[in-house]
Amino acid sequence: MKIVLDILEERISAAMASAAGCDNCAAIVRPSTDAKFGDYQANGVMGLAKKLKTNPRKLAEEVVKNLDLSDICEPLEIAGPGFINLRLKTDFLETAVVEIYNHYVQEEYLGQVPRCLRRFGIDKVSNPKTIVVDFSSPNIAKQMHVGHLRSTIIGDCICNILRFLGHDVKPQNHIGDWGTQFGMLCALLSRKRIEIGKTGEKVSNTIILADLEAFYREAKQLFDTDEDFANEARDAVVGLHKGNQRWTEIWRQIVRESEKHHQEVYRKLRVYCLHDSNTRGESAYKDDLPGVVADLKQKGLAVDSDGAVCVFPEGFKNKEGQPLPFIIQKSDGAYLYATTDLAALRYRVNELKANAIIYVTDSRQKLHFEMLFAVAKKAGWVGDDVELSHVMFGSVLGEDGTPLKTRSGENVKLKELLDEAVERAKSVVEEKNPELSQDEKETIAKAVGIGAVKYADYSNNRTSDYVFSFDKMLAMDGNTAPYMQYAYARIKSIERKALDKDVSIEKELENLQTLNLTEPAELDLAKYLVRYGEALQAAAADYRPNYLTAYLYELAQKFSAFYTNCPVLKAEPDKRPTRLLLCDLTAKTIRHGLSELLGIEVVEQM
RNA sequence: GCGCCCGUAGCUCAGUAGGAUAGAGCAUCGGUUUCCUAAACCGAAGGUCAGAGGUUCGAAUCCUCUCGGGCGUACCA
Repeated sequence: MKIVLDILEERISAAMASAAGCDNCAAIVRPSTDAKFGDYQANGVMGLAKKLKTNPRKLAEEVVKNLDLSDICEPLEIAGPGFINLRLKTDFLETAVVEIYNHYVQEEYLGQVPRCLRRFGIDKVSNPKTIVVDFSSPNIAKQMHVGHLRSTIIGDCICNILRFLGHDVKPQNHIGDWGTQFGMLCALLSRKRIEIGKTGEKVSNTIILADLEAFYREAKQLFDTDEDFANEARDAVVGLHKGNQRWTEIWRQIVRESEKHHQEVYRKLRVYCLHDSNTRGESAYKDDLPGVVADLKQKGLAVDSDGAVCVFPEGFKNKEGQPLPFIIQKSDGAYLYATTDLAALRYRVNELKANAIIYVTDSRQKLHFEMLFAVAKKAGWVGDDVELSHVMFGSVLGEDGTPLKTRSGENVKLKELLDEAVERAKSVVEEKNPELSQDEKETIAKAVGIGAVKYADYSNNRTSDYVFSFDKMLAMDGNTAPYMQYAYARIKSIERKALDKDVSIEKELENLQTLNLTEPAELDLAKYLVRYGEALQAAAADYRPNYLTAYLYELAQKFSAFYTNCPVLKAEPDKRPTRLLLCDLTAKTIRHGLSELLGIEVVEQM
């Protein structure tokens, strides 16, 4: 099934083309700004009239004459300076909603179609692309902290939505697993194993790396105070670069242990698409770096400047107004993230065959990516057919308006943050629903706590900073995870009650061909249910999860209105199937958006 | 200095190619539980879209300037 907005766009655009006698007309169909104008409005006529220098209202009349939407809409109205107002026919809606529902249920019956792949009658894109999404990218030997939250979950959500729409998505976890700091970490680990070995204890990396952060700090401190250690660390760096087996082995162990930690956090966050096969950290490109520099030099793009090797892409200036360098090799010969990013970009275009590469990082790196893209294009490593995007986001702030830190000024550990969210959610559950079993409370607390953190992040415009507040994200009112989860749980409650009352939902909906929509709240909900695809398209087009949360929130609100106004189980026999279906499709849509796309768990009761 | 992002209700924020009378939530005030979960619903009030010009049928949205904030700006990522 095509989404309604697209059908309207297509047909009206065609009518405009024949009325105006030129192609490439855009109807610009949008949801109406006000319900009194109908459900959708076409805004394109006015722009076209301007281009043709004709009267917009007259043109609108011509367009309407050429247009037959009687299968979908009530008679069209021309309003204001030349809007075409569209109102969906109730009988169209009545069959469309059932069709979407049956489509979903069919996939359920056919089995084997995992929930995340159910389509809600939404067509896949006609031109699927291979899209690389670079996100999360934590550092080895450090715990993930709040700074990794946004990249990880926004990236994950973008992957889910793009995949749902039919693209071939290739996540890439570009972990920070290479650099001079790993020399000292290897040296420390080596030393610890020797010490532990002496005492006769069994040497286990898990013990040594139990607290990655402490491990990292200890190495740094030793490096500054212990001459012998500093030398060992330098040896280790050299050894690592040469591929020396001893150091490489130790480094691998550090990487492995760190990955365990990352996976633990990903599991907590319900981020499932990052694993070994798409983790390609900085180390994966280490052998390509000399080639990157050599190639850019050979092309005449890279030049020596103050001892460093730089590319000077056009249009970038430094403080003094001089050309700004993109440094690809330091004066001491070391490479930088610019070099690695170039190597990674080349790999993604050449090996992963990317048509688009999306980098999900904070907005402070904007300049870096602008320069990276400019250099890659100049070098001819990406053609015009490859779309490069920096999907940036703002900072997570504390209540004081500065980037979130602990009282002692350290980064807030992601694991601890999530654990606290679950704890807080637990006490809310305790208070609201004390009669639930301990197990149920745990499950709900996990879903609500983690969901609250993620939902709060998603529901903000990603480009702006936001203030992190447990109280706000765990509030039951407003656009929050608990509100959404509650809406879902209420529907599930109705379905449980139906069983008690011997109402078989399956039977009532089995051969349903159409609905019987009469109440305003029913119509309102039905109209909104058919717009799920629209919301996903909008969210994907700009890589903005908040469009999806906004849709889900409004859906839940419309459901609530329906819920208070329209009894379901007590409804007359001619109304009950309609209402049961509206309930179930709402639940399925919320579950899909929340659980499959945003990675937020739903609960059957709360 | 220059560049980028931003400034929308008391507070936190939406606003999807420039569309009609700018929307939510919180807080405030008022109402709704013999009725499927009140963790809910309904209503009221609240605005010079930072300010000033401009572009046009039409601007929170595009352009110019001013003010205010954040970030970035050569060897960290």
